[in-house]
Parts: sequence; structure tokens; C-alpha cells
Amino acid sequence: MEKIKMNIGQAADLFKIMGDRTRLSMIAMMNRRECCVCDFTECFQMSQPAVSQHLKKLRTLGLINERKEGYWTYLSLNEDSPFYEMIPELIAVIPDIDAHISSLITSCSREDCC
Amino acid sequence: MEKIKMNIGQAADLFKIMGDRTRLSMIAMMNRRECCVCDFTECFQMSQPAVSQHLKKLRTLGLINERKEGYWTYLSLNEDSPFYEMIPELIAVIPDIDAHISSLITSCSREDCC
DNA sequence: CTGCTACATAAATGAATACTTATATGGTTG
DNA sequence: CAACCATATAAGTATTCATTTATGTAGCAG
Repeated sequence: MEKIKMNIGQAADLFKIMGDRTRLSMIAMMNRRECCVCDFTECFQMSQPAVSQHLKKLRTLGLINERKEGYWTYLSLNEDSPFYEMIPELIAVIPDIDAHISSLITSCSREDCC
Repeated sequence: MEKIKMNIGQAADLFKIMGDRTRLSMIAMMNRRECCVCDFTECFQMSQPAVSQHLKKLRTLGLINERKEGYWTYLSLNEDSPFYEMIPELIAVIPDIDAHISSLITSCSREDCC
């Protein structure tokens, strides 16, 4: 974990990234387990390029790691990010978040991926 | 405190509102004490209409209360908002937030207002 | 090699955002 | 009443954003 001193502007950047329903759900899902891009397109019923653009923003902030395996790219929260420790705490503040994410995951789980 | 069930979209709306340096600072300041508009224009070195537009967004989400007294309008966090309980918890996650807000307040405190 | 799969990138578009300048409003002071 | 103060609103502008369609790329299967 990098020892970067955070200022309010950087904190606001994190909130801004999390201020979108799709990205907030992505982050909450990755906070549980590794995901691949097709998980997101499935769960959010969203086009693959749209998901990819959101991932690009997460990457730009340094929030995620990628691990390639076979066809798939597995995404997870980057432990070296200065935001890494904040994320689970922010997620935990959201009421009923576990139930929401669970239903998101189970409602679209696919046997052939992840 | 209203008993509204929160979904991820509403949570994202809150993060989005907090995803701006100015508004995040406003919220963190009001989390400590009542503020008036002129406090914000002073602290952020920002035009009065710009501050007013940000306040409008906070009002639209129902985050703030207003109390008029003489020339000034005093603003505070609205205890009846479904987000009210989340705010101090979200603020608390930001590293060194207390020091940042303290220096913001002391650096521009004015004798003639608030 | 050929075709397929998972994903990224590019370009275009419409909507939202943050700010500015100018003007309005409503309470206060004299 | 008139002048003034704190604040809101309006209108304009430049930037950012979320999404789409189209295309590119790298790895795998046959």
C-alpha cells in the first residue's frame, strides 16, 4: 500500500468515480471477488464497449488489477492503490449493499464464465 | 430520519454529489457546524453564484437545512434525509479529513460572519 | 493459416457539469 | 421610502460524461 497523503481533491476523485451506478456496482462486486468483463456486461445488461470505458476510468485512477487467463481478463481491486483501504469502508456504509450485490451476482451468474 | 430503502442508484447519487472537491468540503464543514454561504465563498475563494449553484444541488438531494437569521442564511445537514446517517461515516473514511477541514476553516475565518 | 472469442480503442453524439457575468429577490438599515 | 446586503436565478459557455456504432487486437481452436 502506497503511503500517499491524500487531499480532499483526491478523495473527491474517488467519490466521483463511485458516483455512477454502474461503476459503484463494479467496485462492490470486485470488493467480493475477481470478476471478468463479461460478468459486468451480463449483470448490467450493458454493451461491452460501455463496460470497457468504465473500466478505463477505474484503471486511470489506479483502482484495479488485471490478470489474463485464457480468453478472459480477470479484474480485481488493486492493493497498491492509495484508495484500496478506503473502498471496503465506503462500500460498507451503503445500506443493504450486500443484498443488492448478491442479487446482482446471482441473477446473472453464468456457468461458462467466472 | 426517513425509513427509505436505499438502492445502489441512490447511493451512487450521493457519491456523485460528494464527488466534487467544493461540495465535499462543504459537506464536511457542515458535518462540524452550521455554515453560511459567505463562509463558503471565503474558504473556497469562489464566486457567490458558483457556491449557490452547488448549494442548489445539495438542496435538490435533500441534504441540507436552511435557517434564516438577519442578513444570513445558515446551512446545516438535514437530519431527515435518508442520507443523513451515511454522511459522517463516509467523511470519516477520508484520511486526515479533520486536519484538512480545520485548516480550511481557520485559514479563512472571518470575525464579521458566522 | 482461418475463424472465433474476449476485450480495447476510436469517433461521434447528446446530456450533464462547473463556472462566469448579469440580473432579480427579499429582508434590513437608516 | 431608498439604499444596501446576502443570496438566488438566468443565460451563456466550455468541458466532461455516458453511451453507441464501428473497428482493431491478441490469444485460442481447429
